[in-house]
Amino acid sequence: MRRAENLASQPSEEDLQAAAFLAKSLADENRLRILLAVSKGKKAVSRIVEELGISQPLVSHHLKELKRALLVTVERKGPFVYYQVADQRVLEIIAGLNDLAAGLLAQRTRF
Amino acid sequence: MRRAENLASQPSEEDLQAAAFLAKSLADENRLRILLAVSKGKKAVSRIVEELGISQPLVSHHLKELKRALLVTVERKGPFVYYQVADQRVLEIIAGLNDLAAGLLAQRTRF
DNA sequence: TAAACATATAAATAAACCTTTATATGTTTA
DNA sequence: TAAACATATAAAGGTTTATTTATATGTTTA
Repeated sequence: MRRAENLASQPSEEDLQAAAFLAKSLADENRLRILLAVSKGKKAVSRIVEELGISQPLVSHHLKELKRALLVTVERKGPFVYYQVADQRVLEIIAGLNDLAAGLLAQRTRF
Repeated sequence: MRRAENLASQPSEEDLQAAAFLAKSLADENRLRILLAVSKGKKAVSRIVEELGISQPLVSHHLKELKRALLVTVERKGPFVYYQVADQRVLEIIAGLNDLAAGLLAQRTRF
């Protein structure tokens, strides 16, 4: 019996539109860094800005994109706006991408 | 002890470049369909073209992209060129994207 | 209310990308 | 060798996207 974490339905050859859309959201290094930054709890925009060294308008822009993809949730508290990862599964996917990239490069350079 | 399939190193806040690059390769519905088409063994370009109903130059173009990302391997046999998925892990990632998309939408419409 | 601060939005630019149409390259067969 | 077939490449068009700079909106504090 498979464990719950591994439950992954074989995608039918259609409706890959949503998967492609999500992949597009992950297809930017800055967005990945932002996702990891807000993966362990709420974090204000200014905090992300200083931690990552990305300009404030650019962080806001990418957060808007991540929100559009439903990958982050937003919460306003006074003048601060806190963002956090909406579903932890995205972190496993990012880790998977990272591992796969390393594996592919290892195979590549092995010949 | 974690099972091998779940071995996924926590990505460090840097070097997410490779992961972003891979995500970009998955950020197109046609490429996802092509990947699934060549996931169970070698398949010639013409076969992919007729199975998916995508034009031959477009299939060739996307295959070139997938090859650049090391996601498929190529093998020539006479006039035919066979492609297949280079690493099965990409299928788990696609399945994960699919599941996550479904989950996010379910949460979304639940409120 | 004015100043200071946090965040969002807009405009503009340049680069990247998907797709189509047309053509080239390479391989087999008649 | 010419024709037919399989695949790749090139050029072109239109759209999307990442980033910067400038400014607007919204909230707190003096």
